[in-house]
Amino acid sequence: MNLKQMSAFREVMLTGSVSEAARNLNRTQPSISHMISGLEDELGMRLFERQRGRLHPVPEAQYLFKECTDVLNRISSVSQNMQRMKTMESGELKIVSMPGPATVILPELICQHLGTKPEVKATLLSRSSDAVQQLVGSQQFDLGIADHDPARTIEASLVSAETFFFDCICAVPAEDPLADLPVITPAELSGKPLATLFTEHRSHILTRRAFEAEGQSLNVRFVGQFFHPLLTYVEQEFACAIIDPVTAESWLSRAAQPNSIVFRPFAPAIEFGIDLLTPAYRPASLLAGSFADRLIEVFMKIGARRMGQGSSGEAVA
Amino acid sequence: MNLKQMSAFREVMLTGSVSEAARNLNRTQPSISHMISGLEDELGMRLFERQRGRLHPVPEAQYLFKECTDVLNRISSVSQNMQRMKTMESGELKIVSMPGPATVILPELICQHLGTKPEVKATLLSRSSDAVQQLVGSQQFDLGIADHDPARTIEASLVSAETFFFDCICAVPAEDPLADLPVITPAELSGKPLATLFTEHRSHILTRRAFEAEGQSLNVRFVGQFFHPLLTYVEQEFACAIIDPVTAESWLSRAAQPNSIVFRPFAPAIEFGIDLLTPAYRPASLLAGSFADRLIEVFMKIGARRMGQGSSGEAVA
DNA sequence: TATATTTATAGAAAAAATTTATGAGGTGGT
DNA sequence: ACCACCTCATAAATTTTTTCTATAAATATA
Repeated sequence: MNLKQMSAFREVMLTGSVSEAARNLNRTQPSISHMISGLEDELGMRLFERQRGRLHPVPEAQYLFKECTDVLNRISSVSQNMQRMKTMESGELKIVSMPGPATVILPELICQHLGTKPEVKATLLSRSSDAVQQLVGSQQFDLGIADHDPARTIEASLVSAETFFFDCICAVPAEDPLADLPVITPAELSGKPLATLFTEHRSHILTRRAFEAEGQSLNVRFVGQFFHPLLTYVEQEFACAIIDPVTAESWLSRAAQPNSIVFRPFAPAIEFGIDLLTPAYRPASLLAGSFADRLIEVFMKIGARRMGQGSSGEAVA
Repeated sequence: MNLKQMSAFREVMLTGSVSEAARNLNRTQPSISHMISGLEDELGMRLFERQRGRLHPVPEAQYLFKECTDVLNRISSVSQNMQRMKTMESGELKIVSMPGPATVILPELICQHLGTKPEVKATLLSRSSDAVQQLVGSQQFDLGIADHDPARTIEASLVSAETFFFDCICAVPAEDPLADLPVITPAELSGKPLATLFTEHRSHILTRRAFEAEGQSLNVRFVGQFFHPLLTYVEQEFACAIIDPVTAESWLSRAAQPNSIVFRPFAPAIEFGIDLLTPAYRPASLLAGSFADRLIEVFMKIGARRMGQGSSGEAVA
């Protein structure tokens, strides 16, 4: 049994005539006739009684007709669905991220990306960077976003990573005199209250190291788990903060009073890396691929330096 | 899309290799390779990423795989069913029934029916009511007899059902004073030992409800799986029983001492339904059709109320 | 009866599937 | 580094399947 036979058979059942079926299917009558007799031979039974030049379906043909109809409909809907997946009008986008980007910037990007595609579903999970790698490695997610930590070894056999390096920038209250400086250094911040991440975080360590290298005093007044909340302390003029530019960008685009904080370059450079993880050996879905492109575009606009790593450099390209 | 492409694709997904798929399908590797690329061209998208000489399915391929698997399975079962339907024609009467009627009444009727046709074979299987529907639906049997259970949904696409409703009757020992009454009610049976089916059975539930409604005490002394054995308790004067009239009829026609039990109407009516199932789309063979007629005749004689249901009312007519 | 219909069949032509032969690329062992 | 042995893709030749043309037989219709 093949689809040609099945659709010929269906058409004959619908029209009650080989000739009519042939016209509807843009074939010649002998072609359809041949299909039907081929099907009959294959099944080893008559599907139609030939009476006075006409075809009359036997009872068993009714059963076959229903099945053929179902199968053919199913296949045509599969084709349609594949087309929609191709144009990304359908499908699923599964992302797992560390908590920072998961709160604002990723939901925002996902909304932009899915804008006019009601059929597309999106999943965004917020997990620790270690868990992100684990989940992407288990092939359950299309894309993972994690803190880059040189201490963490990428399981290259399971995920591909591409790292984007940023230089952290300094957030100061707009009213603060520091806001007038083009670049901010430990000397300017010496003794001033700062808001930073917890002491184990790489950005905290690098900040402390920078202050120590220049012999300046580091006054950590506020400690948080993510960058974003630190900006509230800055906004309220309680502290300055050295944060990553991705968070700064999302704050600028979202805050009620974007003018209340100014962002200035910080020297020496405090490098902050974000890993984009994709499942190894499992090509990105079209949807995930173009989403990664969009995310990378945002990163590059903010001034990221790109650096492939893991099993394959162009995995997220 | 055609079936060759689909089964090639399925095999590649299953084996993860074009070469292996080719071996399994008894084709050469280039043949499968060609099928896959043809499918990709047709859909206008890659189904596999070619990395290091291997194929890695894109996520969209997973969807296609599931659909292909379903469709191919469906088609192969259609072929099988057509083969079965073919052999079911003519010379064989295939019946599957719930255990009750299968023990006495059906064999009896089959004997009557085949009386003068030595070349006709008969199969009678005894299965649970659920299994009966399944087997008739798979087009392997001409006729199914099952308990009617309003909770069970008839797969109208696969079987047609006609239901016959009976009012249960009360079996009492001939020597029992109750035997003189024209109608028996819960009041008369209050506290008297009864033999019934297991507590989950619809007839048991309805009996219990009738007793409760009249505030009479129900004393179930014997429990069985089928109606017929219950009559032994009645015959031995250990209990009364509320049973279906079909079983009563077959007992009357078969028992060594039919006078040892008398059957009386029971009030309030306890309804008991039997489904006659026939394969949909396959009108019964002459043999099966006339057998069903004979069975229906017996049912009507016993006082059945007929009620069509399922996909086509006159399916068993 | 003459004229459309219908379906079936034979043979030629076209299309599709399959095979053989081959090449390019990757893996693993020595 | 080299070799044997994998992988998949491609091209050309071959086989199989499908479709077409032409035609015949049967039936319905005017």
